[in-house]
Amino acid sequence: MLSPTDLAAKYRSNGRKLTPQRKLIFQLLHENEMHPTAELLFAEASAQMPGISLRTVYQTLSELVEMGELQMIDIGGGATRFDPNLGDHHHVVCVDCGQIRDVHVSGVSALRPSGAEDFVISEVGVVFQGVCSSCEKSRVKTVKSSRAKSPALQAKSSK
Amino acid sequence: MLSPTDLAAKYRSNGRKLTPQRKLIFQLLHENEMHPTAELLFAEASAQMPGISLRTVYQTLSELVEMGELQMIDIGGGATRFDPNLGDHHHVVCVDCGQIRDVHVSGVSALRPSGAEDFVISEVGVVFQGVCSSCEKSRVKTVKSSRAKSPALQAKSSK
DNA sequence: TATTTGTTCGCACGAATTGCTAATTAGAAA
DNA sequence: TTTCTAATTAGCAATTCGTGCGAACAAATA
Ligand SMILES: [Mn+2]
Ligand SMILES: [Mn+2]
Ligand SMILES: [Zn+2]
Ligand SMILES: [Zn+2]
Repeated sequence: MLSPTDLAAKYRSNGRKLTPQRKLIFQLLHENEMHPTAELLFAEASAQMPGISLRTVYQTLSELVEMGELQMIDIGGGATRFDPNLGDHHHVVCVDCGQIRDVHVSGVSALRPSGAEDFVISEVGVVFQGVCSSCEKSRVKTVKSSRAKSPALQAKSSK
Repeated sequence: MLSPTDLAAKYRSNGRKLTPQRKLIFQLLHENEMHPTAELLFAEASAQMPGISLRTVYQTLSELVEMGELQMIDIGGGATRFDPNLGDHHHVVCVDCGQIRDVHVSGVSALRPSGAEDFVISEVGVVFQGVCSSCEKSRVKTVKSSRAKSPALQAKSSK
């Protein structure tokens, strides 16, 4: 994670300014391991900076992605999730509660796709799908629902 | 791919009816290797069955997913793509034109995620990102655009 | 101080998908 | 074959997740 000084430098080198809003959002991103959505970050930011605009949150996130300081994660049909972890890692998703967790996987760079010989590959992502232990428990009683309804692994768990 | 009879049986066994709309959409899905979107399928279906509703296309696709006859692919921020190929395979995505192609990858089942010990994993997906040969060519001249603008790998290439 | 450049924020707009329901239809039963 | 009815379709409203735009602000520069 960039230090405040380095963050300022990064912004400057991109012809941009490090504003209070940007500083806050960057900080919130790095305090959060949950791969938050823009809305979630907006809620958190609003608590510390009443009046901040959702538009600004979206804007700031896009900029960070553009500057290579943030990763977008598009899994499932819900809102885009953001990941400040730029290191080499992958993800597990709970199909029940939508939680996304970082995982490390060795051997990924050795994977060779046959059928894409004419592509210049730049990145490889691995996504594991499953059920987290927490959801596994509360699944025992739900045996009767034969037609499971997990259409879009919502990120909005408690609401 | 299910035969017409088997498809009818599948629907029946799910307490559902095989309507002309469903039959057509299923057929179109299996004629298309491009991992089409709902809108694309709607356009194709409309050509053969004027008046068919986009709502019905969405509905039918959801049902097929629920019945396990269709896969949803959520890559990038655009529309959901659908994949009738239920076999063991993965995908390459061209970050430029958004095309998605099937690839086979060996060794995937051997991948072990560290950090997800409390998950019961049910599926593993690998996505390769890159540039297809076609896009690679038409990229030569576009050197001046330092700030590339590939925000959401559009599925709508020619329109 | 005056000017230029970059930022925030509210609001309208857009794309993708779902909710609702009246009218229609497939297909089992008679 | 006709009847009957649960299932289905179609269409339009509503939702969700963002983006485009421009006026008001703020910071840097001259
Ligand atoms: Mn991550
Ligand atoms: Mn496929
Ligand atoms: Zn869970
Ligand atoms: Zn391409």
